[in-house]
Amino acid sequence: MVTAVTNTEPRRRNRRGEGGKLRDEIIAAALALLDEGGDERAVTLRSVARKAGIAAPSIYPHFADQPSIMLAVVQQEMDALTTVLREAGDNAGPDARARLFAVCNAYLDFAKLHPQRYRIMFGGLWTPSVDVTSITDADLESLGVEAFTLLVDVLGACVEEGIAHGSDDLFGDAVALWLGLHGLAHQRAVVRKMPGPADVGDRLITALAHLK
Amino acid sequence: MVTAVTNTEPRRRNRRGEGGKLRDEIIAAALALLDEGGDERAVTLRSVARKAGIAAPSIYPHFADQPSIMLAVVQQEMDALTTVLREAGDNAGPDARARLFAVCNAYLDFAKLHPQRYRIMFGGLWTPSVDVTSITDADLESLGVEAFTLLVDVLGACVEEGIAHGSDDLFGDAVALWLGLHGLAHQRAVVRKMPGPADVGDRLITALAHLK
DNA sequence: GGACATAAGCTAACGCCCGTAAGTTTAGGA
DNA sequence: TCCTAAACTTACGGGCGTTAGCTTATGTCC
Repeated sequence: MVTAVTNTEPRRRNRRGEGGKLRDEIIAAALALLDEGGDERAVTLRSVARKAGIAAPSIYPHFADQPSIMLAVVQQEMDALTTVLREAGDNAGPDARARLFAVCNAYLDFAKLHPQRYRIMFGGLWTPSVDVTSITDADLESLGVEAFTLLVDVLGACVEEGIAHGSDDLFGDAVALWLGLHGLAHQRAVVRKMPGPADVGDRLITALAHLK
Repeated sequence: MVTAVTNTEPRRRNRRGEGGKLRDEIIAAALALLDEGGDERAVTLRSVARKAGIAAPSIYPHFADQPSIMLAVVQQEMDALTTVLREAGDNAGPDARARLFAVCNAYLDFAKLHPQRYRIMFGGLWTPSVDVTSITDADLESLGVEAFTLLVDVLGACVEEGIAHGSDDLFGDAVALWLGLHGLAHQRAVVRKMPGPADVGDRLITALAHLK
């Protein structure tokens, strides 16, 4: 267990007007703890403060409570995921089928590369209960929409090009596709080793996108 | 928050030779806490003891530590799930397609009915880390196999009857099907309300089982 | 039917980490 | 110089897991 970072140099105080920088450092510290510890329970208010090299109460000017830190981490990583997916789609060229696979595989790769992050993003554990006033329902509902929209788009392109058997409900089809991806991504993020064939991802995509 | 059960009647001690009964009561208490609290973090060694109406140290003769309690709960619920799936299949009659849908929907219903239980069964959070000596890898790997075998069987029956396009890899197909079910089940167990069409479950089953 | 061995469970206590409140220090900039 | 943003120190109360040792009821055997 490597908890003691203990910067010998205590930490340079931010300049006036740059106090907000600490906010990002706190998020980064929480993310680092998550990646190392492999468990969201390792991310406590105090452990984050230790990791960031600050005193625990110094967090309060930036975050109302620990769940708020988690929300910030999740929001940041959702944006990162969106960027990854967008870039994967853009780099895949014009072919709709290739773009679909690129986006879906980028999604799966993200989960494989950052299992702990994926778990807090979609595992639904960091919301302690209904009674956390610092986090609104709107915060939660708006979380994945941008990334999901990307998926809807690439799937829609496949339908339009006649590559995929689209039903009349593109949104529903995209939900089903995402659920399949999520099932695999989540399971990989949870267990040490997934049984099953190596190409199970491609199988899911092919089946759920109704590719011809 | 209703934590105080506080049996006014403190609790009748078990008769000689029936000390093992407490083990089941502890599991039941943990399960109750899980269902009520909606969060596995509510299931601590002490809270379980309170719920069961015993002193905290009285757990130790029955369980090595808190993760062991969780493992027992998960094992019990896996058995319960297996039973549910088996009964659903048996009650569905001889038609292979009907049996497949019955088993799959029973799976989804279980998750919908007991979201918290589903989360600890498949959410992978209750294993604190690699260093829990009281739980072996064999414990973890053997967990879902029986229920999964049921799924393999009903899917295989569909292939044999020519209802489904089976590949040469039945196991792999079953894994893919389960991953889709799991994605939906897990998501339902995590978020308050799932967007998407109501029949998304049937869509997943139809697509992933390659039904004709 | 009373002694007594022992299974079943309890009380007390230790040390740890947690979240958070109150008041204080320090350094950047006008 | 001195204001004040930025961050610190100290401290409180509480929950946790776990250890050590004690109590009490139950079934047995004389």
